[in-house]
Amino acid sequence: MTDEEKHRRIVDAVLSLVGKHGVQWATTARIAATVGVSEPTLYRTFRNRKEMLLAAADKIWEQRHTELESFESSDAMDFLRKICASHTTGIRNTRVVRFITELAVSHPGDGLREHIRDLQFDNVKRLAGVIDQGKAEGSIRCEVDPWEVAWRIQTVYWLEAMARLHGLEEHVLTGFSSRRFQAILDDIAAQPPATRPDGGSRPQAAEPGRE
Amino acid sequence: MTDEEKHRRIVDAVLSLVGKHGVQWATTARIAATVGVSEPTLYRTFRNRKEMLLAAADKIWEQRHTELESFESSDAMDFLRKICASHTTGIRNTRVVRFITELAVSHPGDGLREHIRDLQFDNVKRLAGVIDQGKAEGSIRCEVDPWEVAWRIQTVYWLEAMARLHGLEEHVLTGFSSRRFQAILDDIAAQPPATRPDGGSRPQAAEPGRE
Amino acid sequence: MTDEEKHRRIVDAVLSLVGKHGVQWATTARIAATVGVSEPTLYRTFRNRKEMLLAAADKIWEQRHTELESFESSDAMDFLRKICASHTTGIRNTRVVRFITELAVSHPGDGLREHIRDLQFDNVKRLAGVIDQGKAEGSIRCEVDPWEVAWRIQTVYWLEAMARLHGLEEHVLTGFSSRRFQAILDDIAAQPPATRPDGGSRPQAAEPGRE
Amino acid sequence: MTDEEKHRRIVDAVLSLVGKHGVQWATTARIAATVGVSEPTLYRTFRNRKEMLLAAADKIWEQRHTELESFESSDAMDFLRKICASHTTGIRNTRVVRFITELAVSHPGDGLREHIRDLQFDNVKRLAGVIDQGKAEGSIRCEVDPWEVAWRIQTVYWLEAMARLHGLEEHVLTGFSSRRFQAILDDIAAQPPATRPDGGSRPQAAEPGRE
DNA sequence: AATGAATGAGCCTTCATTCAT
DNA sequence: GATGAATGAAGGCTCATTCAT
Repeated sequence: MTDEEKHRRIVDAVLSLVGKHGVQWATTARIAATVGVSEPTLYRTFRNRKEMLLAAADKIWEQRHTELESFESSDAMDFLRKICASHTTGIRNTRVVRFITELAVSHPGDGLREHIRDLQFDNVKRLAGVIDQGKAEGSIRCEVDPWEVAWRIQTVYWLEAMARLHGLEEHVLTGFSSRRFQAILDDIAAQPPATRPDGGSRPQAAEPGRE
Repeated sequence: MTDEEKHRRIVDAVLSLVGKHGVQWATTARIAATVGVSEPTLYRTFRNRKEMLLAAADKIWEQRHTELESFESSDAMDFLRKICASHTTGIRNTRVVRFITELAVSHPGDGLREHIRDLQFDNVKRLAGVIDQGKAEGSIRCEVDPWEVAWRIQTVYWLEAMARLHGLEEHVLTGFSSRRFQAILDDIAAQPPATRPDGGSRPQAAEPGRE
Repeated sequence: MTDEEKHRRIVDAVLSLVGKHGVQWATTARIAATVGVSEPTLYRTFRNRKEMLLAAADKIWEQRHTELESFESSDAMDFLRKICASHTTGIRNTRVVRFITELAVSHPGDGLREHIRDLQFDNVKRLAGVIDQGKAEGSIRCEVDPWEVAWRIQTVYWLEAMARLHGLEEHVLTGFSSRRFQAILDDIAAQPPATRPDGGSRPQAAEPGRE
Repeated sequence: MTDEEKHRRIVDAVLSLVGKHGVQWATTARIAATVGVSEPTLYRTFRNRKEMLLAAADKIWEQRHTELESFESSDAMDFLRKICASHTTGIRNTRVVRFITELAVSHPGDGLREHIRDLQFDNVKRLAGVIDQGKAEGSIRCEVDPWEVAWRIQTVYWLEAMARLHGLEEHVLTGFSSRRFQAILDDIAAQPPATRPDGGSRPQAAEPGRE
């Protein structure tokens, strides 16, 4: 078994355990048991538990990037629409959210928190770049502030994260978060829909978040 | 010392410790030391550590309710504006956010997670009630969906929570979250600002989140 | 059982274990087993293993001081003679030597080494004080350098320590170390023995160190 | 690569590691890494870690012998003077001392301790032989007891060992140990210095060990 | 002959919880 | 009613050694 394979199996074990019961649940003993090796064996691939957690964090982040980069789009606006279309399924399980959040919650100073923050910020930066590109292309309105919009998109991700985390999926993820995303797209699109005198979520309000 | 008093002192100790270094930091030994009693004494008031954490979560929530109820407002819209004005300072420290989030993250099945979820949902429900009331009063546009808006407001809270949690305050909390809140108010107010043909955050974009 | 009693029993266990197989042998598990308690119980009396080792070091040092202070002597020279008379039995077992030495050997930076060094230096300082006093009293020759002699005495202790440590007792401790001590006394005594044209160990050479 | 070569490289690695941070630092993993082979390979040359340590101890001892034998001397007294002249720089670093001492301290019954003892005793025996030879040559006084003096010399080595080990170099090694060695030479030389009515270290006392 | 891979045993330490007093 | 005392279980991690290849 190659080194990468070992790396992968450990990271998967970590993600599986964290997904089940949180970061605290991912003890070295359990990781080893999940992988099917003894504890010391883990330390042949990773220097310590923190490295395993960081590697797991990186993995889910990479998966996200891979997914985004798989979108073939004609222009930036099209790209964002595809993100919108996929995003609800993007954070498919609670695993990712809890993982990111727990790491962020972990005692500051361990470096874990800072690592996660950087990943998040990079994501927003990338989104801002896409929007800038859209403005250059003309698919996005020129007076739009790229960072403002990028953070709005990030906010939708966080919204979904928190909803899943708290077990509020049925209230938030069945339509609401998609409508939020759509509202952002409407705000920035170069050709706004003809008949939308006021923005917001009203047009979809026929399907309320609850009841 | 009455039972309530004991309860209160333990809960305060928990909140203080969690505020310092997270839920993990609030060990029974430290709680006891903070209160100034022996560890076994804690178990006279609470069945186990989980109960102490739950009680602390409840206390935080009650404080929030008390704060909201202290706002004297002429109508629902006014009430929401006051929330808006206060909210940035409301979650002034990371304590509340981290506490709620860490609890949500903890082992599901313990009941902690479900408890937190119920608290969050109650909050949204209450907001929806306020909006309904605003519609009845005429301060809020009649076609607004109360639940949709309530969730939007909750989203701003989560936005702030995540920002603080991840250490992204400078990017998110310096203007951005306020603008998000204001956009909601603009969307639902019965007397929309005269010149706003399209919604969203664009008018404030002169003060970008970054740069 | 009082706190002091617990302290004492743990320290005794440490000394016993170190005496048997060295500092490395004195693991927390074995200390606990020797005392007859569980491992965590040790941590109610000491903060960590290092503290236990330090306490043990202090104890043997105190025992030494107590022994020395028990000597009732007419003057400084008499005091030194009593030390000489008792010193062979003073370091009665290998325990003390090995303990001191192993601690000194332990990785520097732990503080253990420095602690031991200070104890050793204090001992020499005390001896130098005694010699100074002897000079004032007139029982010790006035041109003697107190520190030089103090270190010579300390050297005899170290000699015995090393002999025991290396299992060379039969060669060193049966007469040799006593003669060394006596030579020091002869060198510093105010009334040198009448017929000793040259110092050193020669007069006792009839009883060789070996054979 | 020949077997001897492998042996040598492993021993060198052990000595290097022990010199850095003590015997404990010389783990099999680190030895292998230092040599540049895998851990199991070590076990082709040595049965276990203990054997490696023993071999390293032997090497140190041989180096010392080689050094001593390199002294070209006209007679035994001259030889001892050269030892005296070189000894302060001889044990220049703590490596040898700590190594020997740590081994002596290690679990008795493993054979390590006995091995070290034999090495030490051989050293004294050799010194006694030198003195015997000196007596035959006439460079050393005939009434001198060879073993007594040999142990005195060994004592100076131990003195230096302990001083370095405890971090007391400044007090002991700056003059004091040299004066001790010189005193021995004075005591045994066939032509004692004209004006020395009483032996000992007094004449040098003008340069005290401290102050 | 060399090693990649693996691990049993052990290390020091922490924590929530119990129980006799 | 309060607590001093104690601990089982578990935590992350290291090490000397073995074995199939």
